[in-house]
Amino acid sequence: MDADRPPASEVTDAELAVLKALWRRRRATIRELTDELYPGGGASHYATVQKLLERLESKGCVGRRRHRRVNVYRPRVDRRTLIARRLQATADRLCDGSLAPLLSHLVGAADARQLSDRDLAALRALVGRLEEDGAGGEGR
Amino acid sequence: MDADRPPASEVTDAELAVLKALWRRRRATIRELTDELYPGGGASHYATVQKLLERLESKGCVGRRRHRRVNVYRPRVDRRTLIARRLQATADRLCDGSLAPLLSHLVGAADARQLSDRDLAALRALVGRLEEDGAGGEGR
DNA sequence: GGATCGTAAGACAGCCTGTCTGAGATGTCA
DNA sequence: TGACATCTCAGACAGGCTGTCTTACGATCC
Repeated sequence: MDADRPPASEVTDAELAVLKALWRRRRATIRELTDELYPGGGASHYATVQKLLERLESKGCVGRRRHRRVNVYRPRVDRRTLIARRLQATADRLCDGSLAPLLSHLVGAADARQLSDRDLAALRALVGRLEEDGAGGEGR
Repeated sequence: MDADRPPASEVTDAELAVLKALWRRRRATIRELTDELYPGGGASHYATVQKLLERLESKGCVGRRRHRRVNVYRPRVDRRTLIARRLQATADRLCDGSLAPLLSHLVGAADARQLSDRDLAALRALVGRLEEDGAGGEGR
């Protein structure tokens, strides 16, 4: 019983640009996206966006609904989901599926002050939660 | 004298298999790698490994030295470097370059006990350090 | 009825990836 | 010396992916 998660072959750069625009607006037509991504673009740019959306749809990243004869697209995955997929893919490729080495590296990067103050605050909050869990039972 | 780090276009699957074999042995000839990766493989597999090594070299991932007329290859990047590159690439694509969201996700995945005790300890230590530093200001 | 806008299907070139071929240099051994 | 094996180097090649673009067609509106 897999929650049909097609291995989601990576989202490409151009596709990602469309998806990001869709994240900003929560829904949009091809026309709206074309106007945003290719200001002053013509029919061919329109078709490009159309094709990218078609591929995003086949990857399960966007959905569409007809509204007055026009397709209205909306995202079906959010940024965090894409991050999670990519991190897991990285772990699978490089660490036999374990996420720990990735975390280990990021902790090192934090040392090198690659994190903003805001990032650090978020991290402190997360670790605070983690410490509570750690102190509590480890039943689950 | 630019530390010309070519953005290191991603290492592909087949290339990674060669690189992993090179990580295990610390150096190896094409012949040795071919025997390991394509047991009983013929001349064409030999050439495949050779081509993959050539591309890895152009990506700065392996180096070679002639030893008695034969090229001996050795890795020039380790697993952690590749992890770092990939995490940064993910951050660039999805998080405007910030590593924090990645860390955030991993910490979330962490209390699913994917982390070793050592990782947790490192994380706590990091936070401890951050709390100390946090009070004082830093250069940037 | 014609202009305008949207959909749908697919053609296309360029790149990447993995595989493979061939030519040439060098070393070994009978 | 000459046959043979082994290695290097250069490059061909097909298949897939990516981004772009063309065309055909249907609906809508004045």
